[in-house]
Amino acid sequence: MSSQKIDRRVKYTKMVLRQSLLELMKSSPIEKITVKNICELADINRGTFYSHYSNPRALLEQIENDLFNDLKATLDRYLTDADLTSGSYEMIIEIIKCIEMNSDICKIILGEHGDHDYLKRIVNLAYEKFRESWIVNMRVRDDKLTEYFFNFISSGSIGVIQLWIQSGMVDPPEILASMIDKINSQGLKMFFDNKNENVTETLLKRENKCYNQAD
Amino acid sequence: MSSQKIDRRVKYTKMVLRQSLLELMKSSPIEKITVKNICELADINRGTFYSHYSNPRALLEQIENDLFNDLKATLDRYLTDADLTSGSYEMIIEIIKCIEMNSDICKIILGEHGDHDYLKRIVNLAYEKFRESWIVNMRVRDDKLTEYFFNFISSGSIGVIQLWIQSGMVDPPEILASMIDKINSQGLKMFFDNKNENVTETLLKRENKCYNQAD
DNA sequence: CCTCTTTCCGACAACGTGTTGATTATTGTA
DNA sequence: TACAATAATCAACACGTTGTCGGAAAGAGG
Repeated sequence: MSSQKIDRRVKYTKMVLRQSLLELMKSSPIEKITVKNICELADINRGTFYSHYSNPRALLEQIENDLFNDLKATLDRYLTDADLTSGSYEMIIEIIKCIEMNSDICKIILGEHGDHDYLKRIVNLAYEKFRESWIVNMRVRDDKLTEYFFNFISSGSIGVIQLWIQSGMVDPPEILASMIDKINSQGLKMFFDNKNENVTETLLKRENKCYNQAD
Repeated sequence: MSSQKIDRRVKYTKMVLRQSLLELMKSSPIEKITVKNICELADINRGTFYSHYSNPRALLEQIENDLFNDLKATLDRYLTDADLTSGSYEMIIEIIKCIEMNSDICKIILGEHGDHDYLKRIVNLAYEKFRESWIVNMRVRDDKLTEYFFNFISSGSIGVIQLWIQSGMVDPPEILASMIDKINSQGLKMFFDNKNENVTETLLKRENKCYNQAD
């Protein structure tokens, strides 16, 4: 209803501004891109830019949020409880396929000059669900060690996905997914069996020591 | 010999400029820090800045390189072949202790507004040695899967160390080291035993497919 | 004490920013 | 088709940062 009444001129302006920013981001980071740069490439008056966005970063955030919502919607369709308790395999595949489908934008946004924390946002979107599910269903402890462990897994996954993107997205997603999934499940076994109590105890002792220290 | 003849004035100027930049980086990223900002805080004439550095980034790189060389020197003292074949535990401890010793600078450089790739440089410095050692001594394959695996491990380690820094460097380094080390060794077993031939084969098949594709 | 070096100071043109008001062009609709 | 509303254009503005001068002042080191 309401979204149909958008003026064609506005639609066009926003479109070329987006395209131009993405084009510029292929060769330089967002910090070095000026409003003037974007407008010259888009052949849009500089004043017109300011009537839509306050600065280049705001424009980028618009693009990122739109893509993020797309990915989120697709993920939500696949993230059932069954998948969560069985393993991360399906989900990793799904995330990677989402990225593959939007490869033109993703190569830029998640690439060399892209936002370093953006992929983190996407992957953590998934891992937060995982974490909750595991803590409830598998009676995993919700302590500092667990936090470190989840951080390791998600950071590792992000790194691998980034490498995959940087090498042109040609390798099959199954390879990444199977590797991440194996480290996931192996890691879980490794960290939350009864042989590791001592590690947590050491952690707690050190913490108490810190609290008790003077100054 | 030659390094002793540095003018006291130069020494002072560089020192206050460094301190000022680091102070400013506590509250804002390097991109938003101007030469004027630094010089006003340092109470140094703006022109004088340009006679030492070309821009704020160049000053930051100086600071980073100096610290990097310190860390590298310390690491080299501990990185013997014995350590490399036995495991990553000692080395992780050593890296973390290095960071702890320079915590004032590291908290800023490796922290929220710091260089995201800098910690990567440090950790990879170590992992490259590891990789070589493993490939030679343990007859690990040097293929794409291995590259992905090493990337997972180093990214994961970086993530954990970052979390440790962000939460104030209070947790004992042993916790991190033991976790990273376990995932390391478990992961190695998992990936390079004879049960995983099929994964590599799949990867190779896909690659050939890509090369053969017409476009 | 004297010379050499560094820093300071004021000035400069160049550039991007964000905003303004007046003008022109395009749109959706009556 | 004609009209009113809306959007884009254009020129101009004050402002702040940049990088670079040449000359004056201050400090270093021998």
